[in-house]
Amino acid sequence: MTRASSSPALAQTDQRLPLHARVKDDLIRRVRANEWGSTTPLPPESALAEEYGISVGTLRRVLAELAAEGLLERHQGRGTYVRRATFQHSLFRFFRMHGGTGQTPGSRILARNTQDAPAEVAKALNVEESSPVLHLHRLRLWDDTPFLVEDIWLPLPQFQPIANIALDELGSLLYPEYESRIGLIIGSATEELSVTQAPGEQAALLNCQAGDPLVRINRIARTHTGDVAEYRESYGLASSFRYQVEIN
Amino acid sequence: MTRASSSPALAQTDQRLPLHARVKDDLIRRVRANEWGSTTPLPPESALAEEYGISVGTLRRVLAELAAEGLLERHQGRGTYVRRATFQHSLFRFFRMHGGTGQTPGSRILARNTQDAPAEVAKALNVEESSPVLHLHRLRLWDDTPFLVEDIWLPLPQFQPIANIALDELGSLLYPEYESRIGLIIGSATEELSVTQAPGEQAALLNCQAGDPLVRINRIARTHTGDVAEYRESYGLASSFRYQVEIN
DNA sequence: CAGTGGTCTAGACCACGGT
DNA sequence: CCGTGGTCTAGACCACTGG
Repeated sequence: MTRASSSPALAQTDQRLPLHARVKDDLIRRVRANEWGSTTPLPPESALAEEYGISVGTLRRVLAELAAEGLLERHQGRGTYVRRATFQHSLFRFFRMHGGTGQTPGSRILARNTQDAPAEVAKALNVEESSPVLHLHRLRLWDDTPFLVEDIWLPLPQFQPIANIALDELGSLLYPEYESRIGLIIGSATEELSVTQAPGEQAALLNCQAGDPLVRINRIARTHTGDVAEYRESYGLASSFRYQVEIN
Repeated sequence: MTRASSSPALAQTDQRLPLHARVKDDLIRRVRANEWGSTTPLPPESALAEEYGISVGTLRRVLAELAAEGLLERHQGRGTYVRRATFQHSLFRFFRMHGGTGQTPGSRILARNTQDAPAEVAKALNVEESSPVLHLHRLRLWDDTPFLVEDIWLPLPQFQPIANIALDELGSLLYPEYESRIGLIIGSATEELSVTQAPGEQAALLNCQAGDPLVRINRIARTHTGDVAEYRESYGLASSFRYQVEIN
């Protein structure tokens, strides 16, 4: 049996690429387009292979790669599922809290207002300068001790629901709120670390001297489709900063 | 043809593990044992598959995994090679030099002496406290401007050749020197970042004020077999520190 | 040109999860 | 028990490298 043309699903991919690469690109596209939620499994290998008109072995190779890259989760006997990002604890990769048996991370929103996006924020959010954005000023606590000051900017009107609800209804983690109230799922983020000196306001909040060194983390968070959804600047005490890297 | 027992090479591996895992473990062992240098290729797929008594497809899967993990390099038409770590530029991942078109990284050794290992160094190098170690004090330059102060400790007598040669014979990169003069190849490293304040000596060398914030990088470098070969503390100006992370 | 790794197929059998 | 993914095989053909 000769296969005159490839599967319709692959029509838009670069014909010069090997089959497995084209199938991989298309599967990534479909995952990003939310074709399968994180609770419904992808079709079984045999069905997907037939759909693409390729052998099961080739399809398996693609799924294995996507699982290795963290986009999918595979479970023998259960199926293949889209994996949701879980970087709730990313800040705790950077800051080591000393002691504290009752480890209770907390969050207190100090201010919430609407602003015209400053140049830096507009650039990060990829919106027009001076377009309206929602600004949150937040303190994060460890065992009731403040260890991080955050400024968060969100594009409007997309995030209007976050601007409207009562402050005490917002949980201590924001990303689940985005998901439940706006249906927006954060899929990836880029963080840039640098060292600055504490201005007076931050120093007061963090219980340190003005001019003490702080670690600044600038985070640009994106949806699965790559659209920027949030820009965040976090400041923490440099003295509690500790980060480990493996090099190979 | 029935295969009553597995290949002799796999005798020592856990029989309950799948074939591909056992072959992988054995290949890692052989690479670590330096069975192939970085210039001679591994045997071709067909030969290795026959040696292990497995099919080419299974062997290919193992080699692909090892290549993805960075242990091997594969080149169509040329062969499969052991990959040498190349983290010469790791420090430049952390520090962004401003300007400077004539980009000339340099190195000046300020001191070389033999010490009894201090507690911290002994612990990092995994040797007895107060056992003899070689200590190097070094300044690293960018466009003739110092940007990094380093203290390096090496276990003796293993590194005696580095202690004996003339200082001006040491190149600006140390790892190639270890390889050519001692036959020791650095395979991986762990780095830990933290922020400190500049003591007077470092401040003078880096052209800053005592008490200015510095980024400290503690590196423990290992051979392919996992033995600690070097402990290094590097200090750089926090103002030129910048590091980017992707989260998924 | 010979030899290498890269792609792709078609199938057998096993191990696990849930009904 | 059925359906899922996991393991493993045997082989055809292609694409690249080097002499």
